[in-house]
Amino acid sequence: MKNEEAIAALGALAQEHRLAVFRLLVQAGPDGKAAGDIAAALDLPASSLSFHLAHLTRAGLITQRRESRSLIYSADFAAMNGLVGFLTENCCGGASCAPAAAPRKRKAS
Amino acid sequence: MKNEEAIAALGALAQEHRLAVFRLLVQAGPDGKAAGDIAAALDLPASSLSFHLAHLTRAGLITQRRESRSLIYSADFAAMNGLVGFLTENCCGGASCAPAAAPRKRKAS
DNA sequence: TCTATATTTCCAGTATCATCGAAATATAGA
DNA sequence: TCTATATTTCGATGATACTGGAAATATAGA
Repeated sequence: MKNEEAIAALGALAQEHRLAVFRLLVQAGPDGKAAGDIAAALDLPASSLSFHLAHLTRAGLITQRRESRSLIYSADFAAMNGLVGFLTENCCGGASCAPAAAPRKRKAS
Repeated sequence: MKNEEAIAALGALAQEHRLAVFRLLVQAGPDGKAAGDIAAALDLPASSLSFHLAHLTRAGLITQRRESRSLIYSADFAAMNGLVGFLTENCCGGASCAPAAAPRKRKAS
């Protein structure tokens, strides 16, 4: 992942509604969710949601496919993992310092 | 990690110079780096860097300690891991779908 | 106290972003 | 073709962010 891609992805996620959309899609898995369903789940006006979906798509974090009259969005898991890897890259100069990217561990405080 | 914390962290990282600072500190490890050294490494004016360091600190991503005349900044690795966990939380509804947060694997395309 | 070093705060100018109603577009079925 | 559903584009407004020089603050040593 290149710097600019990472900035685009982080910028896309750094917004209340977009972060909620992305997390919803991450949890929904590869099947994704229709725009209308997302709007209903998050209680967002259609035009606002559309703006945010476009933003996330431009950033490469989600993808779109049409299914009849609905547009289905799903998280791009490769992009997600790429971003995570980018942030933790060469952590502590390569020396294993800490669980660089621990798969959820119930908030190790 | 709460929603607002994640948004603050993502927003802090969604900027060219701040992302560079954070990655530099991640790679520097717990010893951290003095503000002046960071400015030199990234070729940034002191006032701009100070602005970005304050932003990252406010977001909880880095910490500050004084050492004589220098202020040493270091990455907060717990916060970093918390953010990563937050993004990948309940990925695919809990079903193991993909390496949710694979420790760097040389960009599995 | 005086001087040098390290860093931050202040400020103004410019640019970018979020919001959401209304209108436009795309698809489907009768 | 006509109507209904699903979603996007347009547009104006208000808010927030980045930049970097100059001045202020903090620490150290002689």
